[in-house]
Amino acid sequence: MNILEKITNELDMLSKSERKVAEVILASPNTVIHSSIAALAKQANISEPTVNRFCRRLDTKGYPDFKLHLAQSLANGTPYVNRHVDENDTADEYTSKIFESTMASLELARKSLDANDINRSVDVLTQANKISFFGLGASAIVAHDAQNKFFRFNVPVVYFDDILMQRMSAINSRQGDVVVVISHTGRTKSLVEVASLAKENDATVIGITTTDTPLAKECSIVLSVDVSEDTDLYMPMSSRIAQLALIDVLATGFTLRRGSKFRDNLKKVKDSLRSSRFERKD
Amino acid sequence: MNILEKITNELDMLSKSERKVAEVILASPNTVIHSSIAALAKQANISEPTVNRFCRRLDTKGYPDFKLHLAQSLANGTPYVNRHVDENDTADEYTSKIFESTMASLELARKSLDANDINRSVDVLTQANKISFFGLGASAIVAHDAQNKFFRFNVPVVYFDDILMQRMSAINSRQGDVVVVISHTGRTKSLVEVASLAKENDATVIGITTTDTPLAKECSIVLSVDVSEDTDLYMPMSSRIAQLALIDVLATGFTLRRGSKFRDNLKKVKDSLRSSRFERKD
DNA sequence: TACATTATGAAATAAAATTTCATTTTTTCT
DNA sequence: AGAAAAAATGAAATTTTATTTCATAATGTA
Repeated sequence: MNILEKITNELDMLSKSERKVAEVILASPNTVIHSSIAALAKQANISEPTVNRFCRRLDTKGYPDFKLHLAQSLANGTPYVNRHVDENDTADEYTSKIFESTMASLELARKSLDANDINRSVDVLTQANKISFFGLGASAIVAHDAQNKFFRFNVPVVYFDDILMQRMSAINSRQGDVVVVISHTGRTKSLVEVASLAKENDATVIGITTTDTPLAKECSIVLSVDVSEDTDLYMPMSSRIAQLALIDVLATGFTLRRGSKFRDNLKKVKDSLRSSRFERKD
Repeated sequence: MNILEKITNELDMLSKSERKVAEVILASPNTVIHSSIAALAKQANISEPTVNRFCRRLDTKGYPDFKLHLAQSLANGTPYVNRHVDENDTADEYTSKIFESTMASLELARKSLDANDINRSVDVLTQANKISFFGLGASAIVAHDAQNKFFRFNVPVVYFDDILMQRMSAINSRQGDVVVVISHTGRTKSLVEVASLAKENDATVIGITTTDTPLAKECSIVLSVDVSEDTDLYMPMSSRIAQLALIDVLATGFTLRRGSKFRDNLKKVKDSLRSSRFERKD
């Protein structure tokens, strides 16, 4: 439980003066943990009891207890937050911002995922006769990557990033087939149709998408990957990375389910690549 | 610097009474952070000033400051680290492990990147006549994604995940062309050769790879993405995600360099997709 | 043993946090 | 709009907590 997030979340439950306190804290939490209640009150231009009430409202026992929570939140590394790239950022600045935003998104995505749904997905994937991954645009590369991974498991797997091929494949699907449809927005018409077609043909449809979208409604299992996509630069960024991490999770679940003997098989696949590489000297 | 470790280290520099305090703290640090100096003194059967002196000896400003440090040390129990998936992990466990490992890798990768090299890369990319992205296996999807992004910039861009096409393309490259070669290991023979061919033909070769690899040696600019790939399951995981984040960085640098007018153009590309989507109701 | 050094705690002081309560501001209801 | 109720706020008092001071005790040293 990160108290900084909590402050952000409850910002509009707070009174005007309490909000002033919140703002001062959010602006420089690292200063606050070394300030007395009097110093903080002065900084925020409000009285000491207000600070105290603010702390209580956040379910802490008082100001010292609040500082403890704050210190702990800060200790957990820099809390990754979605920081927006600015026109005048140096290379170093925008690099840091993008990496941090990406990490923040992964954290968010992880929270939106439900272990039960993952379990069910792994279930149906391990029992599938055939697995298809569909995506368009940025999600196409996620489908591509999924094929790459599941291919190693020696199961029939295909991926399509072409609307027509997806449609045809969906129409030809049958019971026992698993169709994984990937879309961040969950609103791409043709993909929603493909999901619906596959379902009509009795395939199990797993959706990797945002909660409560038209696509989600068509799926047998929804793996919710909720990230706040930074659309400042009009390019999908964090969404596809969170989706890829989820593919890793599914692939891992798959191998764990199949047992250790199966993992020896994976090693063989990997070893077969060795001759195409330059040897390591160390 | 973890204060619990520090206490352990300095245990024999302490006086008899101070050591009593240390022992109480080490025994149940989680209780101590919620105790007053009086409570702790009583617990250790010594006086309050002794506790205070103990705190100062550990280079803290006093008891409250000491508690702050202690709280932070306790919170730091879960920084993002590469945790290995275990045979008996539940879905929830391996999901968390994979997401956390991914975040840890991103942190590592970010550290290995050099802002200067990124700047130079953005320089040559913005001035390129033609940009090619080459990758194989897991890195192929990174090249694929890069094409997806740079395509929006309305510059000639191609991607190949096929050895022969890569070779042909490299041989036909010329001055002013930029070839981006992506490989985590940096040891894939055919890719190293492609890099070398492109360089011989006066193209600028940017390598997205690990420091000090055969591939790195053939490149005009090396963007080091050092991650400790978890090879337990014999599948590339974090490496490709770190590479994708780097692609985001390059694409962002590109748009920033091109200025605000150019960004309007990106918005148009995005808007053109609208009709293919279901409308949002909210 | 006598002296110096260090360690310790009782009591005094200082600092910090909390509570109480009167005043102000905002909301709700005619 | 205006009165009544409710909520928010801060000044001052109180309480709690931490620190300093200083006298005494313990420990080491010649």
